[in-house]
Amino acid sequence: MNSCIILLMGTKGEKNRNRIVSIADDLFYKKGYEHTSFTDIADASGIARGNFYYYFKTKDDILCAVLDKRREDIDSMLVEWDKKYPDPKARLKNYMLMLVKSQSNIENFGCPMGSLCLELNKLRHVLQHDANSMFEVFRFWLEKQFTALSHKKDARFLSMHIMGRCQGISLLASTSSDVSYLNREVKLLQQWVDEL
Amino acid sequence: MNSCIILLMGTKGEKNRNRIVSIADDLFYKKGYEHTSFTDIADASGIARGNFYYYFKTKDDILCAVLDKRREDIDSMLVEWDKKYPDPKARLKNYMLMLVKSQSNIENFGCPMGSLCLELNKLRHVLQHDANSMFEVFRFWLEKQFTALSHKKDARFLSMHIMGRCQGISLLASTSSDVSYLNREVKLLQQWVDEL
DNA sequence: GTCTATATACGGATAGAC
DNA sequence: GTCTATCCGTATATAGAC
Repeated sequence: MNSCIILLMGTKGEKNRNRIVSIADDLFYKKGYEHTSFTDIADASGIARGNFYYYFKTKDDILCAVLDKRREDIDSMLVEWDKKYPDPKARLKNYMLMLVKSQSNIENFGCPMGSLCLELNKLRHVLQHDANSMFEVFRFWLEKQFTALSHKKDARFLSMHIMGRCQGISLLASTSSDVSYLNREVKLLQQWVDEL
Repeated sequence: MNSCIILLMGTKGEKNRNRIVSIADDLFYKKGYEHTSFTDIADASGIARGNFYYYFKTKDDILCAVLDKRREDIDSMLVEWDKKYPDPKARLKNYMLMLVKSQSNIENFGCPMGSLCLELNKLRHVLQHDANSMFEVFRFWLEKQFTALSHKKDARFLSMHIMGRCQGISLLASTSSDVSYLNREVKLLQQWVDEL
């Protein structure tokens, strides 16, 4: 069933369903997918353990819903950005600014996207490619910006380069106690955009 | 007990102990720490499950031994490099070449160091800082090279920058199906070293 | 739709014979 | 040092009353 349809229904059941997905999303990020149990989600949401199976057949189904939600969230965020920043360079800089805005989460748990993908890839999880496709959503959008900046030929590599840089910053920030590192790297990246 | 002493003993027991650590090291990398069970290590090593507790009191003890081993392995690898490459730039380039040499593992499982640290950080594991200290081993060595290249003032940031770049490349390579990306990024990094 | 009780499997860990 | 049998906790998942 499509999530758009679900949102339109607005029944109490779907409100609970959305609540489970939101809480699971957060816990999968902060504790990891495997380490998050139904009990954890139940405790955090106030919904009884056994009740989950009314909404989801398996834990993987919850993950699937979380991944759908994440892709939708990214999509609507990018639409927002397009409205707010008409300039491609400003858009790119805003992409990097995410790191600064969510600095404390990143230092504690890494990047929500990168860390989940890495975990699912190691588990050889059925949904690993679903998770990896979150990166594609960003990549398509980034490619548009680079193309607008007359870098059409290199748009794909430049997009991956930026995403890679941000992933590296996230990971190193989460393993290091150096508080200045992340900000300094983001400044470097923004400068890189200016010089494009 | 110090691992050096253990190696000197050379009894059958210590041979088995080292075997457990090696197999666990590999499995922690490829499956993740939490997802690796005693049964997995038993199957891969041919040593009976219940036998592990003769060598290690807990699973965390195995992890501790794995982390010790990894730090020692890194250490001796860096000593090797210092012997083999007298030029600091050549050393730095060799650091990046690791990505190319272990490309297929990286594409499947990410960086052994980064992915384990990320997992343990999310678990809020007692040994998370032990794991993170693997990065320090590399950082100290990198700082020496940058200092030798007259970048003493920026040695720390440059070292973290390089490690971050490599982490980002590893992560993106593991989530993407783009085969050329990793090699292109490494070339870019090597060029960056040349221009230092 | 919600809740309790429970089935089933597997995880780490222990005891004790050999 | 090695192996088997087993404990105990917790995980996902199910059945069924309400």
